Amino acid sequence: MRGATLRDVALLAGVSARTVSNVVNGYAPVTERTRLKVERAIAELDYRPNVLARNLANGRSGQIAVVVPYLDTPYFAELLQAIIPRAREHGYNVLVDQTDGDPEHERELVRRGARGVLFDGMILSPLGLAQEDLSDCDPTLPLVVLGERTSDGTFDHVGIDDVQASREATRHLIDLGRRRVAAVGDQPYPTGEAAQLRTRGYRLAHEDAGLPVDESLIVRTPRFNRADGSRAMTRLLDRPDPPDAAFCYSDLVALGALHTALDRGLRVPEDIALIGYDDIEEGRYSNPTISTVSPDKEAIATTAVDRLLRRMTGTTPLPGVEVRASHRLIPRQSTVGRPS
Amino acid sequence: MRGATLRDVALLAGVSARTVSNVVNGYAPVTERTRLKVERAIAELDYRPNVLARNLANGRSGQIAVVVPYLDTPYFAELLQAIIPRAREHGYNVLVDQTDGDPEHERELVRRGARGVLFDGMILSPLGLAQEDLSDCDPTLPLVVLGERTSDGTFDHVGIDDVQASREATRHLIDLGRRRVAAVGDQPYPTGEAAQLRTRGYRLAHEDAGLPVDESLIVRTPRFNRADGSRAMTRLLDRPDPPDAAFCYSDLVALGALHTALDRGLRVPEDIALIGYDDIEEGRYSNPTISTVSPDKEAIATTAVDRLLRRMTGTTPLPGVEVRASHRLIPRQSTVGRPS
DNA sequence: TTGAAAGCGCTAACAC
DNA sequence: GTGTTAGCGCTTTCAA
Repeated sequence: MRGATLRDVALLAGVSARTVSNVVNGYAPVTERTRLKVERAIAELDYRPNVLARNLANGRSGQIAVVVPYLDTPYFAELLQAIIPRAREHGYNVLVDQTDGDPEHERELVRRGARGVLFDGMILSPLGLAQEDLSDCDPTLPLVVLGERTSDGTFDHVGIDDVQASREATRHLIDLGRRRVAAVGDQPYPTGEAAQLRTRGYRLAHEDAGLPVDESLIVRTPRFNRADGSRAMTRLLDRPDPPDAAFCYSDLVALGALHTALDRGLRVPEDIALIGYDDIEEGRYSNPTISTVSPDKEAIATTAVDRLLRRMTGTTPLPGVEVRASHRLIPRQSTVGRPS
Repeated sequence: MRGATLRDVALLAGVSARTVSNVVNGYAPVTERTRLKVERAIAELDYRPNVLARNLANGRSGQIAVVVPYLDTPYFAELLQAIIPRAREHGYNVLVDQTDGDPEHERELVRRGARGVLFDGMILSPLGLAQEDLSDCDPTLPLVVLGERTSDGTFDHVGIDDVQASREATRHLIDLGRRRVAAVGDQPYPTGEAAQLRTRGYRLAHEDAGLPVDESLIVRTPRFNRADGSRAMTRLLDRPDPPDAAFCYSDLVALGALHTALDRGLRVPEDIALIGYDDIEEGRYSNPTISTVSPDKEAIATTAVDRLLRRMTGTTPLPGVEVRASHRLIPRQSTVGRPS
């Protein structure tokens, strides 16, 4: 038995479909009496509007897609956690897609656009996407990109000031007297824009302090996860002249590095100080706790959803804007040590 | 400019809508020549089928909802990470919903059913849902519930054998010579079914070993997160007779407990051994690493999706089945110590 | 304030 | 193998 339709309700209530629709959507004013009749019929038939039909008639799905590289990366999970309620507040459901860092998958999503898929707009946190890939995306797709990027002005960007944040993080280590500060996470290729911004901040901090940069202390990682951090730290510690501090491009990298450093019998921060990036909860419970750059995730989520809504509802195409959310440095045990 | 429609393509190609539809969906056999004509028209008009319309005509959305309490809980994130590719393989998109542990939200989802929403089936990992809540859910909603539960036979359950797994975890601690083993995470109320199964396993392990259970060592936590684990450990350590081991009902609880234990200057596992549950990646990188019960997440994801598909496509209502995925105990440093 | 009816764009039963 | 056409269930313009 299929569910009751609008028509069934109308018949039972002795009114037209139009009226039922009005009652359901609270649109046009309806007589109190009529409303009651209709509501009774709805209750009796256990009527629930068919969203599929409504979508077709409206030409919109009421869904937004949030696309992240990996769902099990805490930073993205925490971000999603913040985005979903914001979207729901505005009556949107969230379709979560993970690309597994597959550039092709990302590319296809932006190229295909919203037409042909089940969402009205998209918030994308790109990983393997170079700037140029974003340029040839369907311009009719309302799109907000997370993370700082050099924009081409067709869509919005929301992120923090990566260069400045990285500069502060590195400076924090230098201020503590460290002189051999490693940078862990560089990605000197087209899809590694975010990483490159952090490397730039790292360099600037050295300039600020009048210190030379030991290029060999800038190490690459293919991704920003624990295993990468662990491997990078192993390589660094195997050197004859290991670093006395490391600015890691994500908290996961820092946690992987921490794991390996402790495993090697080093003391953190005495022998090597570590600072991460993202402020995921895990870093507040590790031993030692991880110093980090904390982006304002709530602000990022709120802004991203707001911008997207504006793009979806707006009739005229908006110019792309760059929004910078705030961030702050949070020193914890991995740099300043434990209170004694 | 709205996108081209099927009709536009048909007109341009000089065929009927029916034929275009056939070409697009690869249904009925189409002459090579006709296909080419149609494909050319499609390319020229940059035609993309309108999913909304297709959904209405088909009566299905091609989406399944996966509902978890918290997205930023690593266990759920990892599970989702496994579920999404499985769903996609079968042509389904995944709509992720987080309930924030709000029982009302969960209840409404199951009661409302698939009619009136944008998904064809649902995989639910309930938190604040008592057994009875599931009983009065819309029977037309294809539903698979994650986590072990006493089923009422109307839908499928996929989980591991919690009692047995907990028994093994506790036994592991007892085998190591611990005699004051705490259980951290009990929830002795209707919505705490999962927790209660673990407590049962904990008791059984004591019975097996002929040991008495010190009821005061069974401590409750409202949720299974780091903060709860930390608080619980604080309480346990404040006792005059603290435990020498703890079976934690999740890895997060164990990690929170670990944090506090180390903070207090205890040695783990020498002074207190800890074992968790879920085998999240974080536990493989903590210091010390966390022993745990590892559920076969891939199997859970695959089974859940398979069962759901069967329910969605099947015409006759299937009886609910209980599926037990496998699990194994993984001893790590938090119980057996570091290799010296 | 309410009714009648024309779509929204696609699918598929039914003819040819 | 291809065309015709009637829905899918809701929204909404236009009249009344």
